[in-house]
Amino acid sequence: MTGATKASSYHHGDLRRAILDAGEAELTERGLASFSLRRVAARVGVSHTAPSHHFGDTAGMIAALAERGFGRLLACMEARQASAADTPYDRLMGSGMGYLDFAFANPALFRLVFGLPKGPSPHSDLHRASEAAFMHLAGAVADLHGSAPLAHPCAQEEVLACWTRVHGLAELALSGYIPLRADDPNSPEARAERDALFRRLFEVHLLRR
Amino acid sequence: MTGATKASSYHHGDLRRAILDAGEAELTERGLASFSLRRVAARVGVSHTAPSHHFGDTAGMIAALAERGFGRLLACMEARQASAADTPYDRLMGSGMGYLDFAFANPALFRLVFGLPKGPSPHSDLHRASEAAFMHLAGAVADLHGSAPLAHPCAQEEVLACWTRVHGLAELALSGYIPLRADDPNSPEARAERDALFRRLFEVHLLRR
DNA sequence: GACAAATCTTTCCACTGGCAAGATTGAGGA
DNA sequence: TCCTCAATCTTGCCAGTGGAAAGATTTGTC
Repeated sequence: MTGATKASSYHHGDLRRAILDAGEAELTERGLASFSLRRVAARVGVSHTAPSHHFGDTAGMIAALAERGFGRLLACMEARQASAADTPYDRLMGSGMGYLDFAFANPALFRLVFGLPKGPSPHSDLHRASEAAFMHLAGAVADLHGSAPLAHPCAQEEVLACWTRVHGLAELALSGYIPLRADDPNSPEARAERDALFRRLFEVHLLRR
Repeated sequence: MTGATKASSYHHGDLRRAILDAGEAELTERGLASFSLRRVAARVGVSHTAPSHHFGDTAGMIAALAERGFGRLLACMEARQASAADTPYDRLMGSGMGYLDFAFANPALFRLVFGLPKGPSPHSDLHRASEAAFMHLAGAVADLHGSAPLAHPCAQEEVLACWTRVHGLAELALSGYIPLRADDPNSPEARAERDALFRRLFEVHLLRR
């Protein structure tokens, strides 16, 4: 329980956050396919229509979870970048490895985040959250060139190249199409294994003949 | 109606195929999130429990759709490869562009196909269908080296590099995170646009500094 | 202290997937 | 030809799900 706890049944105090926590936990335990608003509500101990006041409908709650997910993704990238060797390239690799950390830490949330359409409205919270993650990558690429994010020519496409590579690896690995030996995907061994694979795949350069 | 049509309500004749067709159509029209077995059955004109005899439960039907999807994916890659310029590299690019064709032709089916875990059972139809698609890519990469598929050293990882790149591009583009101008994703303009982007992104090589 | 707004509950409804039991049809054998 | 049996499909039922509507409770504001 957080600070603003209430003993009474009405006016939970921080229901929005509690529901999102519960939703994330349900997502981890049961997956997106069998996601149920009622179970989330029951988990928190409120009626099954309580979430609707905060999120509108199910789609609204999913969007809120996605926004949170983007925040977690960004945090994972920043954390891993911070502990990387102090060269621009290693920091970029660090961001990519943080991306993978996020994907493997909560696969269902990862899929939910990128399963949602970005949407046309550029002012939504989801839009801003995704933009923040993109700008993190753009910054890492810009450091390679020693310029400001997206200032260098071709920078935009280089960012997209990085993003698509790490994203494709994450997706295919989560589905089981990438051979990884380690059992527990959150173990240090598993992390080291996929980090190394990411580094190698990232650099593969097939030449025209 | 196919050849084995029956007028009587019982013993449809080719119900399995009809249900899969209807399922695919429903997927295209309403998406995976609001996929309903009952609507699929109603679309074919049978009772809502008729599919269960052919697919077991919903998961079984989803798996059957995924298997079909892998077949379509392979067909798209082969079609595009066949019409590519006659060099190994262009044929490889052609396969990638066929991959994108499939993703944009039926996004929901694409997501369904790769949303399912590959699973441990190596004898399932789904497993074999995915393996066929993988081997197509492996063949295209092997042609670059002039060797048999996966015979060349590092070939496996080169195949994975190709796969993750095209897959990441497809996923992110479907979610709207890749800027593409064309409106109709199946128009020739849209295809040309993403083909060119794919070629460029595929070749990006960020150097260590 | 009264009133309005925000928050949560109760009740109801349409829809969904799966189970069990029954109806219909086609195939193979006497 | 008729009978039996397995395969195929239907009907009826049930628990679970999301959302709408209306009501109950609490908080904030004047």
